[in-house]
Amino acid sequence: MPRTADANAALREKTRERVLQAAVRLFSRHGFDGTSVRALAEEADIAVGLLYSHFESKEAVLLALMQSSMVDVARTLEDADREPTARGFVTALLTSTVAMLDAHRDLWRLSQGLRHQPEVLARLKLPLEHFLGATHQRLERALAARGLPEAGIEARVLFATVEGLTQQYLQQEGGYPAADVIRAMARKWPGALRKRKADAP
Amino acid sequence: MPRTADANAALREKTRERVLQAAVRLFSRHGFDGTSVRALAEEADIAVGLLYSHFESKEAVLLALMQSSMVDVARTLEDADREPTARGFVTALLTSTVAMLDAHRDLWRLSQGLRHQPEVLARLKLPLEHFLGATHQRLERALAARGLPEAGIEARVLFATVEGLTQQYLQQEGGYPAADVIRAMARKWPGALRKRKADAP
Amino acid sequence: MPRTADANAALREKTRERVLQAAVRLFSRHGFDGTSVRALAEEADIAVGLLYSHFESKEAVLLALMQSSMVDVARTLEDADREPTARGFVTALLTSTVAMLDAHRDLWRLSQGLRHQPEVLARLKLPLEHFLGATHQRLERALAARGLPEAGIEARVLFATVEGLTQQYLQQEGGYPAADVIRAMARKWPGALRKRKADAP
Amino acid sequence: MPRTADANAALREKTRERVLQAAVRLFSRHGFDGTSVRALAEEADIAVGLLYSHFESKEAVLLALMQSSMVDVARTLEDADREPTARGFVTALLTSTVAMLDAHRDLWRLSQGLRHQPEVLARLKLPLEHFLGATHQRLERALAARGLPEAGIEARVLFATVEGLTQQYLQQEGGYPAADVIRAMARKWPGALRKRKADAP
DNA sequence: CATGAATGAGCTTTCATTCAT
DNA sequence: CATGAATGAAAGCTCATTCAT
Repeated sequence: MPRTADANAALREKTRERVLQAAVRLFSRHGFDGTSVRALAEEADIAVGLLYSHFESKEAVLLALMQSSMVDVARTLEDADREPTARGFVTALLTSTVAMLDAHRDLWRLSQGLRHQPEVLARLKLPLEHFLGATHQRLERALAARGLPEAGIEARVLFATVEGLTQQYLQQEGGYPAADVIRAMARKWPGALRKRKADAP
Repeated sequence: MPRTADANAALREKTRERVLQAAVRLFSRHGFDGTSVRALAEEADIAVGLLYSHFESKEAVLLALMQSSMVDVARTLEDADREPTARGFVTALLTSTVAMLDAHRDLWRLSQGLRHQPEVLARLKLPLEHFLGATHQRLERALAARGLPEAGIEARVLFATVEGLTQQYLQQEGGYPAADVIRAMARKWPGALRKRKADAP
Repeated sequence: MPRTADANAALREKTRERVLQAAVRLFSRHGFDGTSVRALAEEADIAVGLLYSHFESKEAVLLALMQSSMVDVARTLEDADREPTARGFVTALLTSTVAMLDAHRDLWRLSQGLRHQPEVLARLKLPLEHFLGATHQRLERALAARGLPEAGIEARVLFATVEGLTQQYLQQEGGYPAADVIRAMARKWPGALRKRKADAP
Repeated sequence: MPRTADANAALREKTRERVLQAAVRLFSRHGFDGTSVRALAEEADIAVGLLYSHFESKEAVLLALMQSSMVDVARTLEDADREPTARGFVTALLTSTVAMLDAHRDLWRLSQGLRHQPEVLARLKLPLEHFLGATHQRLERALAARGLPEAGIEARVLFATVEGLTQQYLQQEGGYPAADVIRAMARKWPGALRKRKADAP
C-alpha cells in the first residue's frame, strides 16, 4: 500500500480547510453567485478538479460553511447560560456574540447576507428554520428560568436584539461602541432575581 | 404635438413601473443573479430590447429599486416623530416599520439580503452609508428631544431593535406576534416625560 | 411591430436547417459524444448561443435528426407496397432502401451507429421500439397478403435482410454491387402469385 | 526467483482480465464516452493508477476488447466449414453466430455500436476493413466450394444475412425466435450437392 | 507494484447585451 | 418606439492522465 492512509487523510484535511477559508473570504466579499469556482480554486491555490474531489458542488462548500456558523451560535448560548440573572444572561450573550463576530467576521457577513436569499438557501432552509426554532426555545427557557413573565415574547425581543446588534456591528467597518451599546441594552432587562413586573417603575 | 408627447411620457412611465414591479417579485424570490433579464422582460410582458431602453443595465433596475426602499424608511420616521414620549416614539416607529414591511414585503426581503454583499452594492455603498448615518442622527435627535440621556448610545440600541425586528418579521412566513413583541420592546423605554435614569431597578 | 413575423419565421427555419445539416455531418463522422457543441455551431456558422435558442440541448438536435430518419423508412415501405408478388415487393423494398441510403448516407450511418448505444438513446428508446414493432407488422402483413406461409417468421427474415444490406452498403465507401446483391436476394423469394411451399427444392 | 515471477505474471493476467470484463459491461451499457476511467477502475476493483500500468489509455482497453471480438467471428466460420452443403453451411454459420451472441452479448452490442463511427475506428487503427474483406473471401470460397454459382455475390448476400440477424437478435431483449428464423433463412439456400439454379421456382 | 491526490483542458449550457429591421 | 435573433464570454463541472509516495 502506497502513501500511508494517515498521510492521505492529513493531506485531504489540509486541502479541505484551505478551500473553506478561501470560500469565506470570497463569498463574503463578492457573494456566492459573484464567486466563480475557478476563482475559489485559485484563492485556495489548488486546481478546480481537486476542489470537486472534496466538495460535491459549489453549493456544498457554502453548506459546510453555514453549518460551522451554527456551531458558533450554540457556543454563545452556552457561555451565557452560566449567568444567574436575566441581565447577566443578556450581557453575556451579547458580549459573547460580539466576540464571535470579531473572530469570524467574514463568515458572519456571509451568513447574514444569505438569510434572505431563498433560492441559494433552498437546501439550507429546513435546517435553518429548525435551528432558529431551537434557538428561540433555548432563549425562552433561559428567560423563564430567570423569573421573567411572558418569556415567549421576551425571547423574541431578545432574539431581535441579538440579530440587530449583529447587523449593526457587521455593517460598521470599525469604531462601533459595542461595550456601551451592550450595557445600554442590558440595563433594560431586570437585574435582580426576585419576581417583579417586567419593566415597572 | 404636445398631446402625443404627454401620452408617450405616460406610457413610458407605466412601462418603467411594470419593470420595477416585476423586478421586486423576481429578485426577491430568486435573487438578483438568479433572475435573468429575459425572465424579467417576460414577467413585465415587454421585449428585452425595450427594457434596455428604460434601464441602462440589469444593475440599474436593482439600483432604482433600492432607492425606493430608502424612501420607505424616511416615512416611518416622520410617522413616529409626532409622539411626545420615548416609549410612544418607539412604539410608533416599530408599528410603522411593520406596516411598511407588510406593504412591501418583497422589496424588503430583497433589500435586507443585499445589505451584506459589498460587491453587488459597490455603487450603492456610499449612498447607503450616508443614509444609515443620517437615520442614526435622526434617531439620536428624537431620543434626546424626549429627555433620554446617552441619546447617542440609545439611538444605536433603538436602531438595532428596528433592524432585529425587521429581520425576524421577514424571516417568518406569517404568525409572528408583532403587536406583542412591539409592546414588550416599547415598555423597556421610559414612558414619562420627566428626566430619570433610563431603567434603573 | 418590427421585422415581420414572416421574416422572422423564415430566418429561424433557415438557421434550424443549417444546424441540422451540420449535425448530420459531424455526428456521423465523429459520433455524438465526439462532436462538441462549439464545433457544431462553427460548422453551422452561427454562435453557440443561437443554437440553444433553436434546440433545448445537444441531445435535442440528435432527436430531431433521428425522427427524420424514421420518415425515410416509412417511405420505402410505401414504395414497395405497390408490387403484387413477394419477389417484386422485396426487390422494390431493397432498391428503395439503397436509394434512400444514397440520398442520406450520413444520416443513416449515424442512425445505425446509434442503434446500440443505450444511454445516448435513452429518450429515443421507446419511440424506436414502437417504430421497429410497427415496421415488422407492416412487413408481415405485406408478405401474408402476397401468399407467403409463416409470414411472421419470413417478415423477420426480410427485416434482417434489409438491415444487413444497409449495414454492408454503408460500410463500403463505394463500389458495392448493390444491384447484383439485390437481384440475388430477391430471387430467393417466390416470384409467382399462386400459393406454394415457400422455397421447396 | 522464477516462482515469484510466475506468480506475478499470473496476477497481472488476472487483473488485466478483470479490467476487460469490467470494460465490456460498462462500455456496452453506457458507451465508451459514457464510461469514465474511474468508473472502470472501480468496477474492476483496482486503483486508477494500476489500470494505467496495464493499458496505455482508455482507448487501448477498447482496442483489446474489439480484437477479442474478431476472434469470435473466425471461430463461427470454422464451425460452419464442416458442413458439406450450402444450406448446412448457412445453418451452422447462423446457429453458431447466435450462440456466440448469447455468450458475449455485451461485447457484441458494443462492437456493433462502434461499426459506424469512422473517426473512432480510425483512432483505434482497427484493421476492420481488412478483416471484413478477409471474412467476405472466406464466405465466397466456402460457397463456391459447395457448388454455388455467382459465389461472390452470394457471399455478400450471406454476409448481409449474418449481420442482419445479429442486429435483430441484439436489438431484442429476449424472445427472439432465432431457431425459426434461421430455418427460414437456411431453406432459401440449396440443400443438395448437385449443381442447380439457385432457387428457381 | 500499487495508490489516489492532483492537474487543467475541455465540456455543455446560460445570459447580459446589441442591433438590424 | 419596439422586437427578438444573434453574439460570445464565462459559468459550473467532468475526466483522462500523471506522479509522489
